[in-house]
Amino acid sequence: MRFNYCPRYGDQLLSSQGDILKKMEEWPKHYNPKEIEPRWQNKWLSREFWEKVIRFQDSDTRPVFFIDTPPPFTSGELHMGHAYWVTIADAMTRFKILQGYNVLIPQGWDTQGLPTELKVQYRLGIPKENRELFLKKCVEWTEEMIGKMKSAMMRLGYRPNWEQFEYRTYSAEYRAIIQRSLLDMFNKGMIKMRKGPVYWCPKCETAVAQSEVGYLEKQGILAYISFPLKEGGEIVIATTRPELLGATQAVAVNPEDERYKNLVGKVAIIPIFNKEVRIISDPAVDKEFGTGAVMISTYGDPQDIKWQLKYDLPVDEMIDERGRMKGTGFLDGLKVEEARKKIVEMLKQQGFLKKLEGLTHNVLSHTERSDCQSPIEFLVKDQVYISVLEFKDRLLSEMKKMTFKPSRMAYYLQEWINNMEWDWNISRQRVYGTPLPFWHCENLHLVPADPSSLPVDPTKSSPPLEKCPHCGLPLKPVTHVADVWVDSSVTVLYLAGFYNNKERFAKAFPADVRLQGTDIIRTWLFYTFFRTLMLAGDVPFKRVLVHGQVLGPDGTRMSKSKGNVVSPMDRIEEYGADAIRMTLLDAAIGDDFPFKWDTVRGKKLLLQKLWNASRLAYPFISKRKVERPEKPHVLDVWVLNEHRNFVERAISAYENQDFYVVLSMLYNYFWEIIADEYLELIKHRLFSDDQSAIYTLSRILKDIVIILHPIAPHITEEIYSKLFGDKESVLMEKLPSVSDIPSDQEAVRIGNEVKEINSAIRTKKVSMRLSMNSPVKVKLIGSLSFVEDIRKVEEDLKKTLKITQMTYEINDSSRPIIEVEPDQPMGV
RNA sequence: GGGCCCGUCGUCUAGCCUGGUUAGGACGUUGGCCUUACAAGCCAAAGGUCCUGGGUUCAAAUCCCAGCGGGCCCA
Repeated sequence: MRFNYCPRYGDQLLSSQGDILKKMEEWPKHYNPKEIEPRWQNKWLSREFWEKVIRFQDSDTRPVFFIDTPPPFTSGELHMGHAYWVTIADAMTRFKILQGYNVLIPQGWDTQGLPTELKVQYRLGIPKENRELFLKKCVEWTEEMIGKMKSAMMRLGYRPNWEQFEYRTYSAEYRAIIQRSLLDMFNKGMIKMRKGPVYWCPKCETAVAQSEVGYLEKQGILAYISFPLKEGGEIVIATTRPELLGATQAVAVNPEDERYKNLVGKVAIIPIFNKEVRIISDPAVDKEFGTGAVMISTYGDPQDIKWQLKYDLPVDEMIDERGRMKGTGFLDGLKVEEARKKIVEMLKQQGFLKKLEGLTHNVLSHTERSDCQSPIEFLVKDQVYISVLEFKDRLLSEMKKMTFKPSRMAYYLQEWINNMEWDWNISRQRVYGTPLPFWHCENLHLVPADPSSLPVDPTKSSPPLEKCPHCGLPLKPVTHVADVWVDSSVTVLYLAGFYNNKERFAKAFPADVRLQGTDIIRTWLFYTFFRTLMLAGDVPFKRVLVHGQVLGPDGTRMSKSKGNVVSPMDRIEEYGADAIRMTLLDAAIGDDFPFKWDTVRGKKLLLQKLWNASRLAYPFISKRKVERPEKPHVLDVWVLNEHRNFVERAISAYENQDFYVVLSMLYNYFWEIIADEYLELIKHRLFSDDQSAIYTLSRILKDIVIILHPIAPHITEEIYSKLFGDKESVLMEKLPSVSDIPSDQEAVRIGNEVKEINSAIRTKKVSMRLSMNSPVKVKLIGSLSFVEDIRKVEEDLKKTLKITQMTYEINDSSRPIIEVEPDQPMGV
C-alpha cells in the first residue's frame, strides 16, 4: 500500500524492499543509553581491552602522548567540575589513541589533608591523639571516597590507565617520591627551617601558604582611637583591629601628610596599655583611609609584617593557635571578635574612642578550603620553608617554554610569580599528611633522612646522625607534615619515572599536556612548574589547558546555598553519558558556561539522529565490503567533497582541543547535509542496490563514527559494532584519511544547486499545504549551465521530491526560478 | 587601587585575532506535514538598536577610545 505510487517496480523488488525493511527492524528504533553505556564501559575495563588499547609500554615505538590530569581531592562527590575535566581528558586520550600515540593517561587521588581529618575526627569520633588509629581511619575513609568517585568517573565513560597509572598521594610509593624530592631540594640548599610570621588558620589550627589565602569581603568595623602624645595633645588613628591595640609597636603617617608633619618623631601613648610608641612616617600609609594615621601592630595584616621588618620593630604575640587572645591580661581567652567588642567598649568608657563606623572591607581569609573561609591571623612559628623568591626571574623566563590555552592564562601565572612576597611555607600542623623527612636541632638546623630509608616518618624513626653536625645539639623530629601541594606538585616527575625509570623519562618528559582549572593556577600549576624546574631542570609540560568553570543553570557559580547545584549523575540514566559529555565539550576551553539539562536533551536528539541514520543504512551496508566504484555518482562525489572538508576540519579542531567545533560540524555537516539532504537523495539508489551510493554511505558513516568517538564513545562503539565491526572497538581503528578524495568543483556546484532546488520545492509544498509526499510538476527556469547541471541529477530529484514531470526553460537570469504545481491531488 | 575576561534573537552561544555574506547554530515559540531511518521526526516561519556613545575606514559585531553593566583574580 505504501508503495502504490511506483507501480513500475514489480513484485520481485517489492518483496526485496520488504526484506530490507524487515532487516531494519532488527535495529531498535530508540537509542537507549541506559542499556548501551554500561555494556561498553565493562568492555573498556576488561583486561583484554586494556592490553590491546590502553596499556602503556616503555619500549613501544609509537610516539608518547602524556596528559597530566588533576588528582582530585577525595571528597567522595564527583561534581560537575570533575565531570568536565574528566570528559576533556578522556576525549583527548581517545583522539590520541586513534591518531596512533602511545598515550600515558594517569589518574591520581589527592588524598591527604584537613577535610578528611575533620571527617574522621568529628563524624567518626576518632581522637587525633591516637595517631595510629586516626591515620588508619583516614586511609579507610579515603578509600571509601575514592570508590564512589571512581565509579562515577567510569559511568561517564572515562577510561584512564587505572592499571598502571592510578596513584594515591598517601601511598608508600608515592610518598617516597615526595620525600625524595624534598631531600633533593634540601641538598640544593632550598629548604630551611626558621622562625617567622606565618599565615595561620585558627579554625584549622595550622599554618597555610600564601597561595591558600585570599581576600573576602566581610563586614567589619573601623574604630577611631585617640592616642595621647607624651608631650600633650593627641593623634587619632583608625583601625579595623582594635583588639591588637596592645601589640601596637608604632604609629605611622604618610610623609606627605601636612596634618601630621610636625608629629613625626614624637612619642604617643597607647591607651589602656600605657605603652610608649614612636610616630613614624612611611609612604605606604594611605592618607585617605580613616584619619591617615595607622597603628602598626604585630601582626594585624601583611603590611604590618613589612613594617615590622623594615623598622625592626619588637613583636608581641597576642593571638594563640586557636584564635584566642593571650598576653593582654584582661582579654585573654576571648575570641578575636569578642575581644574586639570588649576593647571597643572599654575605649568608649575611658573616652579614647572618638568614632566607630561599620565598614565593608577585604579580609584575608583561608579561601583555598571552601568549607573554612575564616579570617587568617599571623603567628610567629618555627616552620619549614622552600625558597621561591630568589628564583622569580628564572621562573618568569622559563615559563615561556609552555604554551597556554587560552593564551591569556599565562598572564595569571606571570602575575602570580611577579607578586609573590613569601617563600613557601610547607609545614602543616596536621596528622594526615606526608611527614617532612627531617630532624632539627634547637638552632633550627635541618638534618635530612637517609634516601634509602624512604618513606620515613621522623617521629617514628631515629635520625641518621646522633647530633646536629653544625652545632652538636641533640636532634628532634620535625613533627609537621607537608602542605598537600608538596604532594601534588610532583605528579609529572612521578608518572614520567624521574626517580626510577630512565627509559620512560627520556620519552615521556616533559608531559605533552597539563589539564586543570583556573582556580589552581597559583597552586597546582605554579608549584608543579617550580618544583619540576628545580628538580629536573625543565618545564613539566609543553602545553597547559586551563578550562573554565561549569556554572549552574542560572549562569552563576554553583553553590549549595543558592540551590543551583547540578550533578552529572542526576539524570545520566535518562540522557546518557554521551549526551552529558557533548554538553560539557560544547564550549571553548577557558570559558565558563552554564549547565542545563535542556542542552543535554538537545545533544541526545543529535545522537538519536545519528542512531536513526545508522538504522537506515544498516540493511544496506552492514558488514558488507563494497569496492569504491569506478565512476561514482555525481551526488556521491559532491558529498565526499563535503566529507573531506568535515574530516580535515574535525581533526584539526581536535588537535587544538576545540571540541565545540567538532560538535557544531555535526549539526551543519552530519545533520543538515547528510541526514536532511544526502540520505533523502540516495534512498532510491540504496533500494536499487547502487554500488556508488552504498560505498559512499558506508564510508562517510564509518568516518563520522570514528571522528565522533572521543566525544561520544558509547553510541559510536554500538553503531560501529553493528554496522562495521571490523575491529572489536573503534579505538582499534585509525583516524580517517581523506587524501584520496579529489576536489571536484563541478560536483560541489551541482550539490549546492540540488540543495537549493530541494529547499525551494519543499517550501512551495508547505505553502500549498501539500505533504512532502505529494506528487508535483516542476518547471525550472535558469541559465543554460544551470539546466545542464540539473539534467545530470534529474532522476534523483524526481525520485526524492516526487516530481512526476520536469520541464526546463533557459533564460539569462542569474537566479533560477522554480515553478511548482501539484499533480492531481491524491486520495480525494 | 591594579589586572584580566565577558556583554550578539526569549535563553545558551558561533563569528571578533586576520574589517567586506542576508550575523550562523542549538533550545524555546508559531504554522504545516505520517515522507522507503527518525513525530524523541520532517518542512518552514517569526524573532537581533550585535550594551551605549564617539573615532578610524569606501565599509565596523569585528579595530581604537570613553562610558555603562556582569564576572573572575590580585593588592
